This record gives sequence, C-alpha cells and structure tokens, in this order.
Amino acid sequence: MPEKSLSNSQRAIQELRSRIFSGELAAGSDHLESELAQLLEMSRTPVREAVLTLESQGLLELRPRKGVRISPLSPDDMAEIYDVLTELESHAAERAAEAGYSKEDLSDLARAIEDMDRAIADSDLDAWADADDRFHAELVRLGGNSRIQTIVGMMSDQVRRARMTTLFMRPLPTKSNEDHRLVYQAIRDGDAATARECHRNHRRYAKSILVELLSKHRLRFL
Amino acid sequence: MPEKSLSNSQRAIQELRSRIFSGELAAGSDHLESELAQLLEMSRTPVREAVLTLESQGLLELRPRKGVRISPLSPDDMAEIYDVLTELESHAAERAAEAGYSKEDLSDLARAIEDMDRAIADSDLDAWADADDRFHAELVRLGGNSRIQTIVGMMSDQVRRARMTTLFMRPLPTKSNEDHRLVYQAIRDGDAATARECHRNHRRYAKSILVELLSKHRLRFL
DNA sequence: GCATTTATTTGCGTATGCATTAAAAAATGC
DNA sequence: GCATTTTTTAATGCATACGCAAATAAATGC
Repeated sequence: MPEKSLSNSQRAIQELRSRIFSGELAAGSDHLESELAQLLEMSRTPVREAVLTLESQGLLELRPRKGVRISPLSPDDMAEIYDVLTELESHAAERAAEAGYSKEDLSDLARAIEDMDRAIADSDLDAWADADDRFHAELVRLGGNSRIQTIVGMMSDQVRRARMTTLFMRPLPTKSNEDHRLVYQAIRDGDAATARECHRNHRRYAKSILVELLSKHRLRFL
Repeated sequence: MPEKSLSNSQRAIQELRSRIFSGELAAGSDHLESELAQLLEMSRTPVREAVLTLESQGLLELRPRKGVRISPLSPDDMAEIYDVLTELESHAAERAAEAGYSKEDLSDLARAIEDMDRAIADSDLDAWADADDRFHAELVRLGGNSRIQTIVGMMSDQVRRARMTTLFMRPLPTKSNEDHRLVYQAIRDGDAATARECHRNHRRYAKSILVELLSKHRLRFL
C-alpha cells in the first residue's frame, strides 16, 4: 500500500485547502497563525509557509496583526475569474482541436460527459459537479499548455465554494451538457474555430447565470 | 523624506527578483538557501519565504537538497507564456474599448506610444523596452480585471530576460509601434472587436518573431 | 466626560539549533 | 575493476525563542 509521508508544509496546504472548501474555515473569517498551527497540530513555521503559498493562490489574504483572512469573493470577483476562465479554456479547446487527438485520447473527456448525463438523470448534483470539474480539467490538459492548466486550476479553486452554493439554487444544468457535447464534437472533428467559440459561449453563459443568481439572492460575498 | 523600512522578506523578494532579471543569478543555476541568505545578509527564514513566493510566481524552482534553480525557459515555455499573454491582454483590450474611456483616461497609454516612437527614432532599445512594458501594463490596467493584471505581470516577468536578449538580435520593432497605435485608436473609438483582434494579432506576431529568433540562434534555454 | 498620553498585551518577523534524510564518499565483497 | 553496502556529510524542514511594533487597555490631564 502506498503509504505517503509528506512534509508538514504540504499537509498544511492540503488541510487548509480542504477546510476552506468545506467551509470549516469560512469566507471572510480571520485566523491567527498560532490558531491554525494549533488546529493542524504543528508549529507556526510550516503553517506560515502554507499560508504564504495559499495567499499566492488567492485563497486567503495575509493581514498582519489581524490574522489571515479567508478570501471572500464578491460578484465582481466572480466575474473577473470567469472572464479569465473563458479566455484560457477557449484557447485550450482551440488547441485541443488542432492537436488531432484520437478517439482514445478523448476518452476521459467523453467519460466526463457521460457521467454528467447520468448525474442529470439521477438529479445528483454533487456527481454532476465532480464530472463537470473533470471535463474542464481534462479539456485544459488536452490544450497542452501547462501554465494555463495551473492558472485555470487556481481560478477554479477560488470559485469552488460559490459554484457549489449556486448549484442548488438553479434548475438542472442540462444546457451545460449540450454545450460540452458540442465542444467535444468540434475537438474530435478538428474544428478549432468552432471548439473555441462553443466553449467561449459556454463559459460566458455560465458566468451570466452565476452573476444573476448572486444578484437575485443578494449574495454579496461568498 | 520617505524612508521606507520593509521587512527582510520583502527585501529578499525584491533583491532576488532584480538579481534574476540582471542575470547575476543566471538561468539554470542552482543556489542553496544558506548561500542566498549570506548573499542578502539575512537569515535563512526570510530568504526561504521569498523563495517560496518567487516559486509560486514561476521565477525559480525548489529542488530539495539540490538548491533553488533559477527557472530556465525553453522556446516551448516562451510559446506557452505568449499564448497566455495573447488571450488575456486581448481580453483586456476589448474591455478597455467597451469602457468608454476619455482621452485623458488614455493619456498614459498615448504617452507610452509616443515614448516608443521616440525610442525608435533614437534607436534606444532599452527605452523602447521600458515604454513597451508600460504600454502593456497600462492596457491591462484599463481592462479592469485585477486578476488579469496579476497574471500578465507574472508572465511578463518570466519572459523579461528572453525579451531583452532577443531585442538586440532583431531589426527595430517599428511594426510593434504601428500595432500599438491601432489598438489605441480602437480603444478610443470604443471598437471592442477591433481592439481585441488587433492586439491579438500583435501578440501572435510577437510570439512568432521571438520563437523564430530563438530557433535561428539555437537558443534552447534562456 | 473626552482627549491624549502611557502602559500592557500580543501577533508577527526573524534568528537559531537540531533531527531527518537524501546525496556523496568510502569501504567492502566478489 | 565493478557493484553493493556502509559511512559520512550536509541541506532542508521544522520547532522554538525572542524583540519589535501594532493594537488595545489603562491612566492621566484638562
């Protein structure tokens, strides 16, 4: 069995990330370094390193003497992030289409789409979100630009909480599944322009849905 | 007089950055934390924090027990970075055009263009590079997306060395100036689609120039 | 009472020392 | 000689301690 002993710094990063995503460390809340150290049962040093890393990834902010603040996201922040995702993922889709991948190369992408269909049929939103994540991650991977992968990963992390919250406030994302299928087909057909445009529209639509939901429900911060 | 006393961590970040850009810390070279601490005349702690930050910004890599390596950039890396810059800056140009800025709002942009013209006339490449930096930074600022500003800043830092090297290996960048002017006019006219497309072409052209130069001169790493 | 000064607390930035463990060197066996 | 094991070296990851400065509380003057 693959026992793994990673460094305390790495553990701290993972632990803090998951606690931020779960909401155990709530958006907008402040926490002293020593408090987090106690929580994770290690000294301040690795916690501090983790916190520096997570700050550079936009998940929290260091406010000396006030504690580290779990970054809250305003609707404007969401809009910014979705714009970045739109541009970079569309580029990835374009590149993926140009790359001339075989059907097997695209099997993970296809599987993610199938899983989303099944999740919709079962009205299983958690499963849908998971498969949606995998679709986008795989799309970006196929795009072949490692920097885009990194950036998209970071931005996706930042909106994760908000996505999960709003997912339960809206109708089933059936249109999303159609979009994904179109993107997939364009990539398979090597139609770069269509892949780019379809994905672009998909993301822009997702952005508008999210922003409208936030405004409708008066959610100023998440 | 505005004396400033910033923390050693901050100083370490600045010092290391400038030494990387100047080439004093050469691309591909390895350095122990203790060595850098001695160089900067401080203890390992703030150096370590700086190094973590710079790693997350892509300027160096941590290779435990081998030292920190100043990240060398391959032509493929350059291509990746230019693709990111192309997408995000084009978006910024589009948004800047949509924003309906007044002539005064665009004065910094105009000034950067003038400075570039003057630099070309004087064949002063350092001045040109400086003004070019300012043009792109201001364009992105006008785009109004803080995350794009951050990302573009990081990516620009990463290619800084390579840009300066190749700048002296090619004819004067007169076409760049024409491109910039077109983008400026499109923004002033509120023509978002043109601004986007012009800037996109500008960046794609810059990418092809750079990649060709690297291949022509057999520069596999910078 | 209110404003200003002084005292106190406390969180952070930094230095330092040590245990761990990967890498290099030396030693051993064949 | 060469491969393998053992020993040595040394860079890092981490814990800990401490001084400084910011924030808060207390005290003083008016």
